[in-house]
Amino acid sequence: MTEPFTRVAALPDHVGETVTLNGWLYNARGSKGLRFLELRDGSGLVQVVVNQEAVGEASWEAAASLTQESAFRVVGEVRADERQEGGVEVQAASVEVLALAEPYPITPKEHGVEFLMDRRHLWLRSRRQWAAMRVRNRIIMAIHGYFQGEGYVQMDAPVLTGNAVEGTSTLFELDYFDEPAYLTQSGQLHGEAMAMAHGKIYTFGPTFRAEKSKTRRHLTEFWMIEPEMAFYDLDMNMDVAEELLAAIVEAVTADCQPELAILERDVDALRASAQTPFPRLSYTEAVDLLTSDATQLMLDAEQEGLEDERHALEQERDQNRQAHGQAKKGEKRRIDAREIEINVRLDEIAEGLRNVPQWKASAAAFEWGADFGGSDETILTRHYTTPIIVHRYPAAVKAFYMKRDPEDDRLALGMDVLAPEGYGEIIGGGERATDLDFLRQQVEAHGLPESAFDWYFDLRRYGSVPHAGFGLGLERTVAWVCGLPHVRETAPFPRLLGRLHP
RNA sequence: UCCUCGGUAGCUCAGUGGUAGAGCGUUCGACUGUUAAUCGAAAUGUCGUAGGUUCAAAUCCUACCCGGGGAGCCA
Repeated sequence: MTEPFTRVAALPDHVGETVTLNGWLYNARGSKGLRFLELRDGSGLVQVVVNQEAVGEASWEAAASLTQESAFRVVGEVRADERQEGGVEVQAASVEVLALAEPYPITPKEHGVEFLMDRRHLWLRSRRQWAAMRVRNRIIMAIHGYFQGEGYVQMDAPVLTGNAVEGTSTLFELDYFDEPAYLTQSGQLHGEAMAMAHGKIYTFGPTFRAEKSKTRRHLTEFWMIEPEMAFYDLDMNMDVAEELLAAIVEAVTADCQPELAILERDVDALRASAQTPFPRLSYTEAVDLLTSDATQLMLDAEQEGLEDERHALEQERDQNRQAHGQAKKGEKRRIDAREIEINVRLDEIAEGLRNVPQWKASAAAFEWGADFGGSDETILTRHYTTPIIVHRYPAAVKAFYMKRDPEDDRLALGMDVLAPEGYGEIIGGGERATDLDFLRQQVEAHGLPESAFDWYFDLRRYGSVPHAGFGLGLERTVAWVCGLPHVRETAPFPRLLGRLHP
């Protein structure tokens, strides 16, 4: 529709024209007779220049009265200006206050995690959070674009279920008219039913895990994309996962340059991630790599690097502290800010130095048959620059519905995609078991109630065919693409252990 | 559940037994091109809570509360 005002993002197309802008004050600077207002309207940021001599008394006082996050309207001329980030600024003809804001808690300075999470509803307005949500949006569109282009049908799995797919300890249970029900952990079983109706489908919806995990990779509520394809085997499944991730990275690097710049994402490293094919290691090969001399050498090098960095930082901090006494005010401020930076990094290094020896020991002692821990996955990915695919895990560590490897009965035809740069598992999936008797045995062996799976067994009774699929964790993918250290910044209102508000 | 780090001004943090500190933010003042503007001045504290040791505790000890990171589990 046609709007009666202009969006900041569209300003480069209106140079020389007079426009009306509606927005909020992101920050302000000024001197006598001249004020610079940073206007934020959701589509971007632009600097509005208010010259006392060029506007009326009312506009000048309106501009002077604006507090951070006050809503205001500006009418002014768009001018090209090389000094500005978007290449334009607006010379105000009039400024009108729409709503003065009370003192705003989130200043353009640094804040702690708890403080910001308690104000997530306001934090969303900040630049980095804004950029991350824009990238999330682009990723979502890229996922739909890929699947729709390949002929998949998007279908929704139920959120409320009676089935526990992978154990009951991590389910949110609720009362469904006097019957126990659960929030879904995965749409996969229903996805298989839908694939038998439509051939290729994907679900895109929320999933819930009541895991008491407090780590940078876990949410209790997260969005999962689960394609399921009839007549696909494990190799075809891996092809889909690889193409999907490459399409996501391609879309974001093509369309989200400004957002990635705000996030200070290393775009070259991200582009390298899109290079297909991704290395594919069997579980057995991955175990060999994990227990190899190459892994030990890599970790030794990492430890030395951390120790060198710690030494250099400690020297710098001592020198800064000596200089602090005679420093001028501005210099003191710089030294204080640097001290905080150094302390944060030293804490990270200390944690790394505690971790690396444990990682070394656990990697060297790893025995075939166990599942990979978080550190093992990190070590595997550090050997590569792109995501890697690990396939054919021991059946004992995988879900009951996985098909066995016909060449080795100990193995399941499962696969995980591990993202580079320490982001870890973003995809898990595999080829599904097709044989009814085998599935019955598996349900019993896993101690699951057979009655709850009767409808699922129907899929094997009525035209069972080879099929495969996987689940992609949206928030982990966003974290990786944005280079964010924690999944809590990848969802508008993340739900974590101990975090239900706002 | 376990391990580990932390809680000091509105915010981010220094301060490790001897008078409670800095920067930012806020308020006031200066400044016509600033980019987290700059410069000057002012106000701002239950040092997480409760006990204990001591002439003296933000600092040492104990318990508890809250938060960060990690293990297990997983996307």
